[in-house]
Amino acid sequence: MVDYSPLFLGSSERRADRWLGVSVSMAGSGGASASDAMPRQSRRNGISEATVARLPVYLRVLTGFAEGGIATVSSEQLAQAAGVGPAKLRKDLSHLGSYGTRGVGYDVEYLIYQISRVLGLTQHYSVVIVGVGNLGHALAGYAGFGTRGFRVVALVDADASRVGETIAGIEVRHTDELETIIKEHEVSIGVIATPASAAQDVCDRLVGCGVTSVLNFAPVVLNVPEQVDVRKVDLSIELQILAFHEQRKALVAQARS
Amino acid sequence: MVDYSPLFLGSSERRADRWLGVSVSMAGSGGASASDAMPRQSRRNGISEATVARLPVYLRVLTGFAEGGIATVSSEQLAQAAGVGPAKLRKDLSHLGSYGTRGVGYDVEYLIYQISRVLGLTQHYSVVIVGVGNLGHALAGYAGFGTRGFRVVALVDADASRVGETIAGIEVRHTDELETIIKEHEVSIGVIATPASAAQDVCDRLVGCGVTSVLNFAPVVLNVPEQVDVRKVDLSIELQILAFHEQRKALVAQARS
DNA sequence: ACCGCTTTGTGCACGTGTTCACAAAGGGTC
DNA sequence: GACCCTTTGTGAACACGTGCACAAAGCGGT
Repeated sequence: MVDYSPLFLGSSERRADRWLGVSVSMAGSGGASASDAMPRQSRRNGISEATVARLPVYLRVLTGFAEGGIATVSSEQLAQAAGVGPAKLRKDLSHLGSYGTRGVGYDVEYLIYQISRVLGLTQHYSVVIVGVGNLGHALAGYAGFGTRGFRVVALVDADASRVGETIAGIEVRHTDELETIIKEHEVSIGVIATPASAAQDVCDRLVGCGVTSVLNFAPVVLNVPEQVDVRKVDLSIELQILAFHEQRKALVAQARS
Repeated sequence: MVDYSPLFLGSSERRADRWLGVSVSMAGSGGASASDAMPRQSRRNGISEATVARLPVYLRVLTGFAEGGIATVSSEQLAQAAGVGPAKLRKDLSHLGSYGTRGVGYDVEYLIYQISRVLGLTQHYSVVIVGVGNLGHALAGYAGFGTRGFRVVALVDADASRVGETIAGIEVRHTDELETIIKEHEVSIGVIATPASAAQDVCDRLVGCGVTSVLNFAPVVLNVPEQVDVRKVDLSIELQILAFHEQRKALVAQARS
């Protein structure tokens, strides 16, 4: 039910001349792959994982500014709004080129365009969601999918009684059709919202069909080949991390008394 | 599921010896004293954030092993199952004490207990979920809440038409009652599953009532005082990170041809 | 009691990410 | 154009997390 209204720029492609091919290359990402990434950083000018993780935040904040009619921001303002330090922000942005005017700041629309480019949001990605439980339901209705180049082409579930149902305008199809759907729509991103017991199996099938990016909501460590990126979203892990800090704060408070 | 009660599960008597004989190994950080009551250990917790983020994973894997009747694991096995390197795992575990037997490995039950204790899961946490949309619905039904010391004491929504409804055995109450509920149940963790526009406001109210840990699902950067911990789960950020890597892989493939 | 095998715990080196501080660069003004 | 003011971009120091390699420690067999 998260209402997200992120309107994808639509800014013109002017000044595209300043876009030089950024040769991106990085070692494996923070997925839960069995083999931890190691040595090779074949070409330099790779944008670090930490930076990539922050770019979407900057993008969102910038979008808000653009909607508010703000044309220019300084690193100070942008950093403040994004919740990071100004120096870090400038260094992050510097990794994707020298877009910005000294003494002035950054042009909002232009920066939106550049970040979108670097993140690959100027392209289109087909997404399939596997598992139509409460969570799958919520994900299907999530506005974030519809925007910025992501399109949910299918919902898939193993429960035959759910097949045919329509959720958020998308028809539910049976798991057996997974392979067909992926090939048909050239799905590149798979979202796993199944019970833990089914996750690895589903993941294997996705990977077997050529899906190279997986977003995993199931509480398991997925085993995938090297070239596949897995990102996991795990509620109970987040809770446990909060619990740790909660305890730490309680102990400190206790010690003070 | 996991019984992390501070009781001895005595399959072997030697464990009790070690339990009491826990030696202080880390510089300055006295591991817990023999009593599990966690006394005045005002000593700084030398556990790094990165390690804390991995402990829940280890805990989950260990739980699986315990259910499978496995009594002992080596760092090799555990690391494999958790998707990390063996050295990293050993270093992580070493930060919470020297629990493990050279030449043998770690006692599964005992390690479960220790990790649970360090994470603060031996205590009880009351949780309130704000926002009963699709996502709030899914969260309420999420089994991860029910286990390991987390209890959802209330669902809250601004929409009066939803009030009174019962979801996953929990009654939905109106946002106006938020302050009452928090005080009444001593809520320490707040989950924000509202639209982005309401998130900061809800957060302020939570913090105002003394909540010091927030799990935020709304796509906004929350502004909170120093002592409050916020963790955010953001679907569209995850997608955009995947998009980046997807593009990277496409570029590499293209360059190869 | 000794020996050899296995596995932990950790010092050290390395790579990555963050912060600081400042020179270079642009715009505005006269 | 010369001057001043603002803000970027970045080198260099620093902090932190990771991986390697090995000595210390336990166990079982003889």
